[in-house]
Amino acid sequence: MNAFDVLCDPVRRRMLELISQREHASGEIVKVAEAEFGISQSAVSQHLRVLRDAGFAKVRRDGARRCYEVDPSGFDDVDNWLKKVRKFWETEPEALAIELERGSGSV
Amino acid sequence: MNAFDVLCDPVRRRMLELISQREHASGEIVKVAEAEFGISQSAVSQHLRVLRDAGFAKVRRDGARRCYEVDPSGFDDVDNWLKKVRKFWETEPEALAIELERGSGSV
DNA sequence: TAATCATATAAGTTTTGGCTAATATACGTA
DNA sequence: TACGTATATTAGCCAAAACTTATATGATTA
Repeated sequence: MNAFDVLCDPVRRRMLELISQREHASGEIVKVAEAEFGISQSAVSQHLRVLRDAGFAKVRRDGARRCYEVDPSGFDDVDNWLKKVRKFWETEPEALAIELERGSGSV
Repeated sequence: MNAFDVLCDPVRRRMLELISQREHASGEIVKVAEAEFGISQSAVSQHLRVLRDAGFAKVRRDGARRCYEVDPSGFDDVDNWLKKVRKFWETEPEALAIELERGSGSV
């Protein structure tokens, strides 16, 4: 699943909000997701796996618990894409010409 | 459909890449999408509608043609959300404390 | 006006992703 | 070791969204 697909889901975005503030144990996230979205522990665990696999979250074992924190690297693809499409409308014409000259243009 | 859902789809992202460079007529986009994704004119038109409805694209009539260009406002929600989650891990602790003090924190 | 081109819309089908329920795994404790 | 707690995985179901085919709308041209 690519970076954009990951961010599509409102539950996953909420989870990222949580773990971006501080480390959260899986169980803590389950409580929030259950309260706010009415979904099960299983659903949360599956979402956490998606976040891990796509490089948006790192896990640390703490006994029986798993503590999640944000892994910024997951955002790289999103950042790069946004930067790419923005280059063409948010850059001064001359600067854009130079960018393209240097071969960093996407077309 | 919210901003993240819009960017989920690879066809729509490709379309945004195209119209971010310069205005494109619907027909031009159809040709690219057909070549790169093997989808029909109808599918493209439906994607264009999504982009319009979500504020990612503006249309201009040119006779029988419709010319599309990027509408940056569609990106606002994405930008704001990214900024929000980033605040917590990319800000100096003191600066973050001040931010929260000012009531701009998300929790 | 008829025919054609460019694009949009509608209806119906297929695919994908997210969910639940059930089960497995791993740790902690009596 | 046995049991309870915390989390992950599997299988199968369902809904949303993306697609195709067919059709409608509007502009251009003969």
